[in-house]
Amino acid sequence: MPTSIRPERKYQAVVDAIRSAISRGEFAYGDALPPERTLIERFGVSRSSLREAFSVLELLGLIESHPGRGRFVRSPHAFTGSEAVPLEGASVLELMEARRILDPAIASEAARRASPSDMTKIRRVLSATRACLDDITARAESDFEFHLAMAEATRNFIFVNIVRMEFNLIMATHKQIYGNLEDKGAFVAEHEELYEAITMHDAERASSAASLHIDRIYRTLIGAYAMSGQQ
Amino acid sequence: MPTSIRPERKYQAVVDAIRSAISRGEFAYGDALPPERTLIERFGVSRSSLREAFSVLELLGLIESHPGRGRFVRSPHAFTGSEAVPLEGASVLELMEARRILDPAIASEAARRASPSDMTKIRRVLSATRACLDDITARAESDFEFHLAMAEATRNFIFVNIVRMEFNLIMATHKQIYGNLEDKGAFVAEHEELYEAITMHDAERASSAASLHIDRIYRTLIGAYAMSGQQ
DNA sequence: ATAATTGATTGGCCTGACCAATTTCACCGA
DNA sequence: TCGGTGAAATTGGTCAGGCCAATCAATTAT
Repeated sequence: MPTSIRPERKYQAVVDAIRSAISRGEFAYGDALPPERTLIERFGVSRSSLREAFSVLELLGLIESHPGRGRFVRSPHAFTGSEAVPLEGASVLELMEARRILDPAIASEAARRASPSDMTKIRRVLSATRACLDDITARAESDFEFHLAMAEATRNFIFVNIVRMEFNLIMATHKQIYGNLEDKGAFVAEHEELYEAITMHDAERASSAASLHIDRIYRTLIGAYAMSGQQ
Repeated sequence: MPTSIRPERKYQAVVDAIRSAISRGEFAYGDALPPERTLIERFGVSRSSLREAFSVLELLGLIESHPGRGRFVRSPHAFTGSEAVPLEGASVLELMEARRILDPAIASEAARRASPSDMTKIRRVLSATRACLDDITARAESDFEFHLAMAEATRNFIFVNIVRMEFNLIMATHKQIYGNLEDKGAFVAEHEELYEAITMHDAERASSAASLHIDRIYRTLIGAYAMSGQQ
C-alpha cells in the first residue's frame, strides 16, 4: 500500500454534519444552534474540535456567534438570479463568483513575476494532474496544488493565503463540486493554456485564460445545481 | 474606569516577540527556530497559544513548518525595487501591493450590489471615523470597519474574509503603519469619495477611487520606510 | 560497505479542564 | 408595579498533557 491518505480531521466531520443538518432544515435559519456542551455529546468530540468546526462555519458565512447568547444560523445572502439553486450550493456559487474576479488577477500577477523555478514547479504539478484525473479527491488536490503554485509565483503571500482560503472551502465540499465537473479534457487544457501564458510572461493572456477557466466551471455548476434543484 | 479594553491575546504577544526577534537577527533566515517545547518555557505560555502564534506567523509568510524537522524562518520574497526598505516593512508592503489589486475589485463589486441598508451602514462608519482621527488605534479600527462594511456590501463572504485577513495583518503592526500616515484629511476625503461612488452604483468610479486611496498609502509607506532605512 | 532497525526529537492533532466575560431571566424587595 | 440583584447559561480564552506520524541519526545486522 503506497499512499496512506491522511484521515479526515475531526472538525471536518463536524463541519459536514452541521452543514447537512442545516440544509436538511434541522437547524432553521435565524435560530440558535444547540449549545456547545450539547453538541460535544452529540458528536462525541472535544470542545476544541467543535470550536474549530465553528470557526470554519463562521468563515463559510453559515453561522454567527454571539457571546453569552449562542450561535445562530445565518440566512445565506448571495443570490444567483436563478432561484432553483439549493441552499447547499449557494455558498459554493458565492465562492465561484469571487473567484471569477480574484483568479484572473492572480494569474496575471503570476505571469508578470514568475521565475523559472516557479514555472518548473507549475509544470510538474500539471503533469501530475494528468495522471490522476479519475479519482475525484486526487483531482481536487491536484487542482489545489496547481493554483497554489501559481499563487506562489506571484511572490506575494497574500495571494497564497487567498488561494489557501479558496481551497479550504472547496475541499469542504469537493465531492459535490468535482463530481459535477465531468469534462476532464477541458480542465487540463485550460490549465495548460494558463501555464503557457505564464511562461511567456503574457499577463493579458493569463488573465483571460483564468477568466475562461473559472467561467466555464461556474456555468457548469449553475447548470448542475439548477438541474438537481428542479427534479 | 469606563472601558476595560480587552487584554491582548497571549498568542499575539508571542507573535510580536518572535517577529521582533527575527527582525533583530536573533533568528537567522533559513535557520530553524527552537522547538515548541523550548519556546513554551521561554515565553511561559501553553502549547496551544504558542501554536496559534505559529499559525499566524505562517500566515504572515514569516516561517514555515516541517513535521519532524522543525520550524524555519523564511526569507521574505517581496521586493519593492528600492532596497532601502527594512525587513520589518517588507511584509507590510507586500500586503499593500496585494491590496492595490484587491481593493479596487472589492469596491467596484460593492458599488454594483450595495443595498440601501449597506449604504447607511457605511455612512455611519464614515461619520464615526471623523470623530476619532487623532487616536491611532481608533483610526485603525475605524478604517477596518469601513472596509469591512464595504466588503459586506458585496454580499459575498469571500470578500468579507479577504478584508478580515488584510486587517488581521494590519492590526498586528498598525502603530507602525498609521503612524506613518499623517494626512488625515486625505484619508477621510478618499473614503468619502469611495462612499459616494458606491451610493451612485458607479463601479468604475469606485474602483478608481479605491485605487487612488491605496496607491497614496502605498507610496507614503514606501517613502517612510526608505527614509527610516537610510538614516 | 550497505542495508535495515531502532530510538530520540519534532510538529500535528485531540482531549478535558479551568476561569472570564456576556447575556438572560427569575426572584425579591421597595 | 417597578427596579435591581444575583444565579444560570452561554461563548471566549487558556492551559497541561497525551497520543500519533514524520524525520533523522545512530546503531546494528547482513
